Amino acid sequence: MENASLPSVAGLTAPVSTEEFRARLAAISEGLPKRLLQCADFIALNTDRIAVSTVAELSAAAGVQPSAFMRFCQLLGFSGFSDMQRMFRETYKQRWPDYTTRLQNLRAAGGDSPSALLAEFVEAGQASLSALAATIDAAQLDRAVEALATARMIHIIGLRRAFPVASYLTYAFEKMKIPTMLHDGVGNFNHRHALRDGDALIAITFAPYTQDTVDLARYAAEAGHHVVAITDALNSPLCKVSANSLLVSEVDVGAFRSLSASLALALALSVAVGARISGK
Amino acid sequence: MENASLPSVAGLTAPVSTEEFRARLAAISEGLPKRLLQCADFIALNTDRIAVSTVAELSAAAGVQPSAFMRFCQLLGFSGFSDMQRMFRETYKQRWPDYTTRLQNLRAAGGDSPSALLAEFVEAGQASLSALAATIDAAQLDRAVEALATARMIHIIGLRRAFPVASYLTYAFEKMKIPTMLHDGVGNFNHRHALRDGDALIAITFAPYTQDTVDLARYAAEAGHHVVAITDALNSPLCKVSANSLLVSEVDVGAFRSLSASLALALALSVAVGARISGK
DNA sequence: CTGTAAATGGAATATTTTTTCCAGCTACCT
DNA sequence: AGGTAGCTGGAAAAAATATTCCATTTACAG
Repeated sequence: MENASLPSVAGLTAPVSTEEFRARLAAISEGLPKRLLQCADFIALNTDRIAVSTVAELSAAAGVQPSAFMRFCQLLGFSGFSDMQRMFRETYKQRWPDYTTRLQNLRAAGGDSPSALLAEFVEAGQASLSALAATIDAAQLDRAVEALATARMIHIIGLRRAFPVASYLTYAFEKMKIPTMLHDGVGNFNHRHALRDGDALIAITFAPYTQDTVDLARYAAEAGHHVVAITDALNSPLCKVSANSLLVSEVDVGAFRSLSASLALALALSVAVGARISGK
Repeated sequence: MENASLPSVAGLTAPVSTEEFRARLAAISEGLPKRLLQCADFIALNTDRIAVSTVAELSAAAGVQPSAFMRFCQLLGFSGFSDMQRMFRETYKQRWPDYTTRLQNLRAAGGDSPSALLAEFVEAGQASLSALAATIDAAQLDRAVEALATARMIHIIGLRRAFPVASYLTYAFEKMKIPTMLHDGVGNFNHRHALRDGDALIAITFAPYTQDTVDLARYAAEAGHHVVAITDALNSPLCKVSANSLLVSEVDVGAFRSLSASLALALALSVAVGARISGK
């Protein structure tokens, strides 16, 4: 039985996915009374807790009474809190079919069996990606895209551990027919003079930083080229050279570090540049 | 108040982390009566559901009575189901600080803004890693490690989109001082004759498959070398050539595909080989 | 100011969920 | 075969949780 007597502001059907939920939340968030606004703000920042908390916990955390929280749920189109929670529990179960479990099984295979190692690296990769999403500086990213999209040609350097990232960027730009040059060090030629007016450079290096990469970045910056740095910390030498740095730190497993986050960033960067160029 | 009257088989303290939980589960799983064994088996495969389900749901899914499930919880050292659930809810809250939310915020920035794209790729990477963990064939992985660890030298080929994976494998082996040769196609030299008795080959290619990679893999297989294939589907030409294939499929965003899972696999493979060589 | 409608807090009630308890059953030992 | 210890199912009691209701407060228009 829908609560027909309530003048439900936001429509009658309840969201059935987290996307719909967020849309609804955004839609009703304007002009809400104080307590309901508190609920909305709190939930916007803690959506994920709904599945595993009680109204009492959530309302306390949001600083309102349970009854206020209740009204909030109804405003969103649910019949009540339980209804809303049901939706989140369902989507949780679907998203984690049995992945967590499977990971644990792999790991259970033992200390450094290949499967256990794989489980470690998968988890590290997940964590790195999460961290990337949580820490990326959107403004820096926008600037990088803008600069690269307007560059005459894009030069890329990344050696040793950063080389896979550099080569992947090169591949992605090539596929989008964007003029690109990878400074890969083959034959130990020095290609710095290939940097012409209007060109930009993407320089990639992680600790322990590669001297050649830093050198080229410094040279390019001093010659007035825009340098986009992809590196791992604010005290990286690249940050001193370039004003446009994208920071990405990978979670390591023992002495080893994957590149999941760096590659996700690289791909996003290249696709954004491609879209920016062809889009307008 | 702990239930002092019950002869708790597994000790008196409740697990406080999922690791401890799993250890405890494994420890008590032998010689359990029928119903409790059903519980154990079901939970081993569905650990993640505990946080978002009721005893009724779980016990029904496991095919036992709620009371049986209750006894099972106590056997694990918890005072009851709620106690156990509490632990899982806590760890859930800690693991997802606000990452989901943050991702949604990035995406909310709009259609193909750089931030939104990044969010897409982060999610795709996460999904790919999950899928890898869920589908990897542990036996094939073990065989690959064994073969590579006993090889005289490891040859690696991966071109175009697979090149970052190939170069990362090369880097990892180099760091562990394992004799390796990357067939990178520089200068279009043909290095197939560098394959000597006792050598092994890692061949990597994803659809659309690269002819040169398939060719080298076929040549190596016919010459009696062990060929480890890293590819994306059972109908890949590499699977016809090599009996030792590791399948990894990446989730794509539009026309673009990241390499998170492939790199995690590559890294696990190389570290496992390194451990296997130096460990014994 | 005053009246009215909306918003709020808190406690009472309803519902769901967990936990206990015990009678009957099963399997095993002697 | 009989006895016993432990296992099992189900239902009843207890606890936790959600939901409703209404008296009071607040905001605002006239």
